[in-house]
Amino acid sequence: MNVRTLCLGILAFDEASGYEIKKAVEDGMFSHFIEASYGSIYPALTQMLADGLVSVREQAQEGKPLKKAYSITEAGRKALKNSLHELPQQDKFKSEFLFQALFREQVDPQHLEAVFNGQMEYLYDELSTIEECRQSLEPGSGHAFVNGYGHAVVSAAIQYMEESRSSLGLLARKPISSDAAE
Amino acid sequence: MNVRTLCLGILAFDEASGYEIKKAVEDGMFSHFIEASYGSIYPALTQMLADGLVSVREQAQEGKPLKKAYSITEAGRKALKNSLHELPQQDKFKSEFLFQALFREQVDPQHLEAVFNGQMEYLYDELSTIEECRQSLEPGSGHAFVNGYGHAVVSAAIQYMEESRSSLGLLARKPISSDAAE
DNA sequence: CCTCACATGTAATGAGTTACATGATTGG
DNA sequence: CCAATCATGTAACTCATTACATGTGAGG
Repeated sequence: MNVRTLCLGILAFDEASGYEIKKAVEDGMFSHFIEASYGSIYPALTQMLADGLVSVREQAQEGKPLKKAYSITEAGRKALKNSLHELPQQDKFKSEFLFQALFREQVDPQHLEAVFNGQMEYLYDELSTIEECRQSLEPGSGHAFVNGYGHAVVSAAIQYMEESRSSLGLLARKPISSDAAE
Repeated sequence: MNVRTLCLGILAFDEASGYEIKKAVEDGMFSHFIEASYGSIYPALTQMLADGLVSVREQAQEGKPLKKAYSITEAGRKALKNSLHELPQQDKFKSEFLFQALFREQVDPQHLEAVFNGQMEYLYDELSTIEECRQSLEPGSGHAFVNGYGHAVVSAAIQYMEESRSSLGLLARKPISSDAAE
């Protein structure tokens, strides 16, 4: 999938600026598909505007820079549908974290711990994000499946990692912040 | 992560040719990290040979083309360790399959079904591959964690998808082949 | 006879990232 | 005062993919 298709997909739900698209891909409702940087999003929008797949509404904001709100056009919806039908049929689980885990005996123990904890942090974060998303959702939408799938997979990853912690020679995770004595 | 690091990692376990590396990345023990094509593997090996990170032993095989067995050198092991320490600390779940699922109402129902079944096929395949890998493993190796993690995650994905099948308006999966009545 | 598995490699192309470039406003 | 957030965009660069190029042997 390319950034154009990603942007069209986001715009199919609601109009958005390049900046907003980036945020949605980074953190928000559209963070589960592919990554995209400003350097790819802005050119994609410019190009799609030239191709008539999106239209733009410029909003002057007092005290803020010009904001360009892009909307998808009918041609854009057709292009999106088309792209959707041409996406590869399978998508594979790949993980660079696992690559690092594979060589755990070759890296410094403290680095291994940092990597492990970094991944854990991401997974717990992801889980909260999904929970949040779930609440602002009409039931039955495509987002429900996405979030359910994400929840199932991330939970399983967390569980397996917590179980493996000791066998990897790692300590239990340190308390996140100063928590009162118990 | 780049293809160079991937190749070094594979060679750290055993010597291999470009062809064998490709196979291992496609199907085998190293299929869980990143993808790599011949067009990236061969140049990577050539370059690393020039850089002294690997050495080569040419094997003339009767009736078969020349085979180049690459081995990692001491410099290569250092470079690998170095790369390992520079890899990003978090790796995110991304799925284009989910993107398609998000727009399930915009695509043809038969296409949706094909995509869903295609993904299912991949997941079941993956699970068998992992089971196979598990058997040819010394316990306690890095591979054990990789396979355990993979198993946990893939199983969770399968379970969620099977549960969601009906709510997506899809039929139960058709029997894979002629199976005897039971 | 034809296709698949084995085996190595190159060149054109493409798609994206990173870093650069600019600038206002808000909050600590 | 400094950092972060909002906001848009370009150019150099990197990295990998695709398609091309070549050749043998085995099995159906």
